[in-house]
Amino acid sequence: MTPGTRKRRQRQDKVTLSDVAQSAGVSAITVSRALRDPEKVSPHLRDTILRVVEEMGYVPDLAARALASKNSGLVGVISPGLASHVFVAVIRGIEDRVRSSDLRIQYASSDSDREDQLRQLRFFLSQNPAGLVHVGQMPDPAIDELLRRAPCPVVEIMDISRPPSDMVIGIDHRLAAETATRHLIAKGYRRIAMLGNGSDFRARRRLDGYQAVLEEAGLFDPTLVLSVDSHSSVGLGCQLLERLKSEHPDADSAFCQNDDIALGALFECQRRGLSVPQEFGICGFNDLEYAGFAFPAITSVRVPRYDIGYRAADMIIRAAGTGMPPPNMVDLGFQLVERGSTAREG
Amino acid sequence: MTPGTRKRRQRQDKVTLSDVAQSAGVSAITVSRALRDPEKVSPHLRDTILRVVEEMGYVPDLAARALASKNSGLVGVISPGLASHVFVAVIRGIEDRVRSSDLRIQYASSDSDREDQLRQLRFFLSQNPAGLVHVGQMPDPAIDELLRRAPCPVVEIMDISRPPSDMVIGIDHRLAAETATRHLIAKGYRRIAMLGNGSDFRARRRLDGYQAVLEEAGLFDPTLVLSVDSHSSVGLGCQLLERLKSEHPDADSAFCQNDDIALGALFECQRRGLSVPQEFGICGFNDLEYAGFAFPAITSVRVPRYDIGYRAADMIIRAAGTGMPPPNMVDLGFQLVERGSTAREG
DNA sequence: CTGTTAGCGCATTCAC
DNA sequence: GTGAATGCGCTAACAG
Repeated sequence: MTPGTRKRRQRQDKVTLSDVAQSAGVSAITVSRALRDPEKVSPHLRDTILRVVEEMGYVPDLAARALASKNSGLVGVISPGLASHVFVAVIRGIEDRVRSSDLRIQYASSDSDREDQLRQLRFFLSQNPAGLVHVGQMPDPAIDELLRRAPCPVVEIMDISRPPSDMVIGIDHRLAAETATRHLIAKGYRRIAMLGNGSDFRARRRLDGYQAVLEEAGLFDPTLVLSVDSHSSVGLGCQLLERLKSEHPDADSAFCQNDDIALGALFECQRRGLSVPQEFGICGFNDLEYAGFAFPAITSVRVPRYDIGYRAADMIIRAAGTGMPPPNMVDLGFQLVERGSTAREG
Repeated sequence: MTPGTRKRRQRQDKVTLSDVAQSAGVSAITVSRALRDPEKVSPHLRDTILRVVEEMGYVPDLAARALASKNSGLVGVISPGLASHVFVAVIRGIEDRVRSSDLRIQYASSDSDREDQLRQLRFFLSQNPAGLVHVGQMPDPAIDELLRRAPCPVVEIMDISRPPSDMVIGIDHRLAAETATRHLIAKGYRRIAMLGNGSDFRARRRLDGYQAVLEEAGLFDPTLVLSVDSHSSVGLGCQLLERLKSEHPDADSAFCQNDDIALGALFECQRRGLSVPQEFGICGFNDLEYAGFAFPAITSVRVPRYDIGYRAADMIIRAAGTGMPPPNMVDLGFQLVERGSTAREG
């Protein structure tokens, strides 16, 4: 294909509803109905119309539709770092629930800074969305305000610690961290570090839970908390474990802010010939797919990510419908999955 | 917050441009200009207007704007399994390039089946998109047709083996696989398996490259190709390695369709006490972040995913602009990154 | 079951 | 630098 032959088509050739109507010998509204509500048009006409639509390559204009009907059918999902491993399952859940409805999901990836989140949020609000799913990063008054005033159902997902603008579904990250930390103590670990990136408030909640449990046990040592403000990654896990062992050779375990960090820590232990779980115990967070397949398999906290997505979409749909409104706060709970990386004889 | 106090706001309270105009004592069009083109409004008026906009909480209606201006400013990105590790960097690239423009990105996650892909595609086409980025799964005439007739620039990304409907950017997956396979041969491996999920055409192209090189070397054995039609995952990597070693104890290495599979294979080797790279060599694909941090680090083929995203967005922007149109095919090349998992003395 | 009328909220075009 | 008229493409509400 040479450049010369490439299309530079504009929309001058756009086929409209009236074009189709004219061509089919009916009125525009009938075509509109044949498309959206086929039952309401006589079979014969319907067939003719649909054939003409096909022939002319008619594509409905959603902007016009949204404007006329005040109903965009669009559900916006906004997440900082949309494409993270953690979010994969959430998206699958959302899509699965929405498939049987006539809603459409569109995702936007916000930066982690609040300006960008506000931008993305405003963009969706400008589209008369039928619903909004929001993953918060840091509590922010301006964002809260926008969510509260949104003229559509809004579900905030992942953590349930804050009262929602409208609805919220997720787990209690602090409680989850407490459980994980208790597990490490029960397994006989005493110098328990916290490794992770501390950029969002869920991480902060996990840190709180970790700290509370260790303080209660008289084991808390703030210098064992190694947190950086970068993206979480396996490389970061390696780096943090390295720093930990050089600063605190006696550290005997780590609660990692997520499984990436945990995996990195595991690799670094292997590199150093540190046996896991005997000499060093590792507990991750999220229970990503690979946690169960690592060697040794990584103990982690399973977060019902798929369900969070599925139910969030369900809440939007139910809130928009006329039936019983959904609850405005749902705690889906978590589950500590004990595996080899902490399977030390207490 | 009790259910009774929850908002069930509809858009009855929507503030329009004319509301703002009236309140500010100007005409609607002036408000419109103050918002989109502040330079064209006198400073004094502008300030007044922006203040009123703020006070009244005016939110522009993009549907109306798109309808009136025939310009939605929306770029759609459609990818099967949007939220895969592989796509993270692509998204970052796209976002980075687009940030300085007035375009907006929205992502849609298609199922792997073609019906769903067509649905998503049509949905975007219905929105008068300013551009479209498409990740193909399997070549499909209906999809090609839609892309070709799209009234906007379209960039197909990832693989460049097929002539694009409009533009394409990516790498040659077949060539990349050939390079990886040659590397394994050069390292002295002879019974080289192929492990992976073979669901999309890029995987197919990699398989072709693998096969061609091995045939040329007289080493090809079709029974060493273990491919399943499920999602790629670390668990799958474990499983495939297990099957491979039970069916072919003499297999001495594997070219994995991606790094997840490679990581799984590595874990499984560790579990079996099979030393990598001495007794078994592993080469992955994509060079995900963790590949370099595994123990041993995993040899992989680096795909310039960030650049693919960045340049794809750039091509959309340039194609829409009036300057020199972008090339319609860009090969960004790949790079074999040799690491420990194949570092055997030849 | 089908058509007519009107208008969604905004931007373009042309005046001033 | 500002405003008035007009219509984008479609659908709600009514009429027949």
